[in-house]
Amino acid sequence: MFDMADPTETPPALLELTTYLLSRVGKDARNRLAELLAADGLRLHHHAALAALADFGPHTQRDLATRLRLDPSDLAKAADQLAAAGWLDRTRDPADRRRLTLTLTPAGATRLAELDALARDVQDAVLAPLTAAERAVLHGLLLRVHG
Amino acid sequence: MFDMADPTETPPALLELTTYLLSRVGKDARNRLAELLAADGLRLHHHAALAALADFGPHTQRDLATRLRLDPSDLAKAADQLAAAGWLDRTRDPADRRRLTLTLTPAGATRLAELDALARDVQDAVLAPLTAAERAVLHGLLLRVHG
DNA sequence: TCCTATAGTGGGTCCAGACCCACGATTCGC
DNA sequence: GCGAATCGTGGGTCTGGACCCACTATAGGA
Repeated sequence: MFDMADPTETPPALLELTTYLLSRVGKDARNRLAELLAADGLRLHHHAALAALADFGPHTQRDLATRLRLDPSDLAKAADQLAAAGWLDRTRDPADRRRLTLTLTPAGATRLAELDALARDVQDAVLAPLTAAERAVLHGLLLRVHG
Repeated sequence: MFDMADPTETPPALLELTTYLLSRVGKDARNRLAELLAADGLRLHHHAALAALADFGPHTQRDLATRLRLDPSDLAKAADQLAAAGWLDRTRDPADRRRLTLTLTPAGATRLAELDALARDVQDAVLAPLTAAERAVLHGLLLRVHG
């Protein structure tokens, strides 16, 4: 019926779907980075949390959970680990003693830089088939789609 | 420090990562389609299985599992449901009675067309911000990355 | 002051995806 | 023909993600 030479070939009907490619490539990138982070006992949302604190400054746990679209309970657990590792400070807000303010520590900033480098490595590997110009185009399009 | 106007804004450091956008957009597309399929009790690999049978003709269960990068055991379960619904025939290969040959039924082809339409709808929604020309560019780049 | 609402947290549930092992049936190499 | 390999399959496990509830501590309004 077709050229069955390669028995692992993906159905053309799927390859025609941009969303199929999107989810396949995206999942691959995600998995690669997740695996690298797992070696250090970290997950992707740990990286996101550190990045958010670096980019926007200190957050209440509630606020950070909202920003990262995480359940407050789950974020509490993540913050636990990050604080235990010394990447962030968790201080009780004196104005409202229910609140905990999360602040990136210098050590956390250093760690974040390492994680960013890791993410760049994965990105270079995933986008290897593209030229720099093509990567820029891809990035621009994805930004529009994401927005 | 920044414009904190929108407390749900994603950290710029992450938006700069193409792989971050890729996995976020991809997961979104995946979830949307998965949700639609779930209404009919189907999963994404059901769609993939039907598409593979349509594009490449009948397969042994083993071969189909290999092509879809699924565990043979998991594919057996999926084939069960598809056969029960009448979308495919499962016949014992007379030449090797261990093998089961999966063949798309006419009803299955019809169903597949419906699923494809569903996938196109999701794609239109996800890629709404892009023009047709831009979508073509995006598709081409993703094909290169995927290959 | 008392009542209600909110922040954080511990301890769960539920689901999908990926995997894996053991087994019966069958085939194939020798 | 017999032992080794292979196909399908039932019945698991393990992981991550998303979610949810109950509870304590605290704050704030009437």
